[in-house]
Amino acid sequence: MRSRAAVLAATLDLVAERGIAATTIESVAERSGVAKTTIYRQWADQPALILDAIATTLHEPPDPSTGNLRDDLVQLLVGLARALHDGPAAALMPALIEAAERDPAFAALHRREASERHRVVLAVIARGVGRGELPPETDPAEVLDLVTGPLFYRRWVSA
Amino acid sequence: MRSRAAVLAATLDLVAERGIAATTIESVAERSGVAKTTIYRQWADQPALILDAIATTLHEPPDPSTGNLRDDLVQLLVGLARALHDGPAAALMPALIEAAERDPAFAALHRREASERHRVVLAVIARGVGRGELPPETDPAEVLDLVTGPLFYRRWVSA
DNA sequence: TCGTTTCGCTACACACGCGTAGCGTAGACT
DNA sequence: AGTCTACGCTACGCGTGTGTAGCGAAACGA
Repeated sequence: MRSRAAVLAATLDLVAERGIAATTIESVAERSGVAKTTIYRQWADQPALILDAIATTLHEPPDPSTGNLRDDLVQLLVGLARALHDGPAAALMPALIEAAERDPAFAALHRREASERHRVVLAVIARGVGRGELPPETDPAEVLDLVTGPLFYRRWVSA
Repeated sequence: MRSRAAVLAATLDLVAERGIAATTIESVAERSGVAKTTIYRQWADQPALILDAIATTLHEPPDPSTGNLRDDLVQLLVGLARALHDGPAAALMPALIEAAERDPAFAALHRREASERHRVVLAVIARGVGRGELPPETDPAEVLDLVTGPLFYRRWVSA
């Protein structure tokens, strides 16, 4: 298990650099300096390794809790905008979305990771509704799409 | 050149089904019923074929021109929402975005296709500004991100 | 210290896709 | 009729990745 961290790090590197399909176990072995046979001892195949690597990387954002909906959202969205350009998510996200479109295992991971990231945002919005900063009939999930969608769109479509 | 249409159709099929990387020239030959050598006679390599196939498929949406900004936008966005679920763009878009992240040729195609699709939307918004339906200092590109972003986000991230 | 686990390395058979060469044939054009 | 172009087909050599077996060495834990 000493090799685990090195392998996962190399895997993320390569996925970000070349995409999921081109991240072969052989290339991970070379990049990580870990023998190919050692990798096969810990992971069944390429998808298993990549799923593991991605799952170990994406984290939930911290809850701002400024006491004010607008400030909470600004803080969350600025953090998100930064992550979309610098963080590991920057290169991982489109690869994960693309894989999720075709492989059920990646789809499940994608949903799980997304709902984790959404938890904080939804809580922030719900608090805002509770404080009367938004109408009581507001659906937090709709607000979430409205505020985060444009950031994604600008990052990956309109430039 | 009689084979061209069959090859391009099979290519789009396979890209939508398995992704860009897995769409080999050999699989296109099998799916299309066109000999592998014939494909190599018309396209230099796999990227060239896929770029050609994608470029031949994505079209500009029609300009609604209802005379009213809100109705124009609703019509455009309903059309977009439909295209994101049924049309060929549904499976093509994430593959194209992912490829654009790494391959400059795909990035150029992505930008070109996006700006074509945006042209109509930007015109609609600019007309709205001209009619005083939006403040004169409005940036149409910002409005575009705000209205289309959530659709993309809902399609590929939240549910 | 001694045993157990983890790892590295070589070697291998296998499958797949690439890209090309060479030859033959059907259809279109004149 | 003859010519020319587009196409099909077989057969390659080559590279690369898969996944496994077998053996030895190094690091770890009690």
